[in-house]
Amino acid sequence: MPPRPAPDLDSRRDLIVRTARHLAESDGWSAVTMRRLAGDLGVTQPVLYSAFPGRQALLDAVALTGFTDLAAALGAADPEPPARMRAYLRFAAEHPRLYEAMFSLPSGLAFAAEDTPEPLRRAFSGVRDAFPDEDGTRAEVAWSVLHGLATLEAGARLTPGRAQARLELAHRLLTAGPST
Amino acid sequence: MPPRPAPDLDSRRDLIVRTARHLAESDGWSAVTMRRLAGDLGVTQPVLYSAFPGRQALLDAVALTGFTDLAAALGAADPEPPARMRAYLRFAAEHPRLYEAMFSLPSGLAFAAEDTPEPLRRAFSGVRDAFPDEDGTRAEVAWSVLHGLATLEAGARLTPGRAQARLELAHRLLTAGPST
DNA sequence: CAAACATCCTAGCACTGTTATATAACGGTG
DNA sequence: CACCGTTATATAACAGTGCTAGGATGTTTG
Repeated sequence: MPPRPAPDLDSRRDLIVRTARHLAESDGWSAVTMRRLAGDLGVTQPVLYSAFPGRQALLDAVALTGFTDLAAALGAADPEPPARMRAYLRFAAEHPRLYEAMFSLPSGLAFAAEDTPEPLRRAFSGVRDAFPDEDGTRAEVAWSVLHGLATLEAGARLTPGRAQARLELAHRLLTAGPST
Repeated sequence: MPPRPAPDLDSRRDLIVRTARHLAESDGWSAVTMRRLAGDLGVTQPVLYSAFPGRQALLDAVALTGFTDLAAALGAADPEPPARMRAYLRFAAEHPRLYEAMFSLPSGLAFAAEDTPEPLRRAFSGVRDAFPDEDGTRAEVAWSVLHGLATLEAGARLTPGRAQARLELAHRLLTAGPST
């Protein structure tokens, strides 16, 4: 059996990440084991370790692609607050496991630090641009609302069917007075 | 070796939950294994299964005590919004792992459903009472802000040192106009 | 052609949650 | 007092986890 013609590392990493993401979205993160993942890819576990140092690094890589996609989704939306907010919540609702990897699962991704990866910065910019203010406090609060709504709704902890009303109220509050 | 004089089930469950909570708060949830937990308690693993059907049920029980405590912390605070908000965020900051079990970890706890446990209801009431409105939309948004701030701050994803400013802004926005 | 290299798979380690089995102590009955 | 069943415990095992060393296979280079 000839060993398959090793593709370069980047595209291999990409394939692994995509498969992991797909597997998580369909069966949950607990189903994303190295063995299962390797099986779905048609290889054995050690191959995964030649692409990533361990499972955590793989999850971080998946989360990173999530931030890239989120940044893209926000960037594609109208810069007006309501559109951006809708885009954020839609992204979280459409990719619940991915969003989980980005925010809920233990992660080694630095954030408000110097070595914050570019995608994270861009994703936050997508929120900040819609809620500009002098020092970024408003943007951080806006992000908190969105994140809170996204996670609580994902956990079925808010009244279903009132999502629209919550979004409208949140928008109204955030864009009401110029603060201070 | 005489078997110790089995305490009744409730107090035994309570002891296990307290130990698990303590262990998580000091070493993280990944360190809370059935073996380690049993070791800390001076018993063997199967004993834990006589008190809880499995690890998940144990974590749920821990989370439940968290909601009880959160409800108490909110109830003990001034009913005025800023005090309640401060109490909520302080609770999350002082018990990060517990808060994690309550909201971030996979959980079997029903919420916006019929069989929502009492402590969960009471905890949410602690937020709702500070932000009353006709249908509860405002309370849900308020809760989302608080939860978003709590988790993003716990993950070091917001600028440190601006927590006070964020809280003040969030309060101002939530109590600004009577909405609609 | 032969040596060196890269890649992969097999097999295994230490650990996890969970469960079946066996042992020891207690409480009540003859 | 002797017996027995219940109960609570510990021992040991199972399947599955993340991860890693060693050997076998193919490809490429001297």
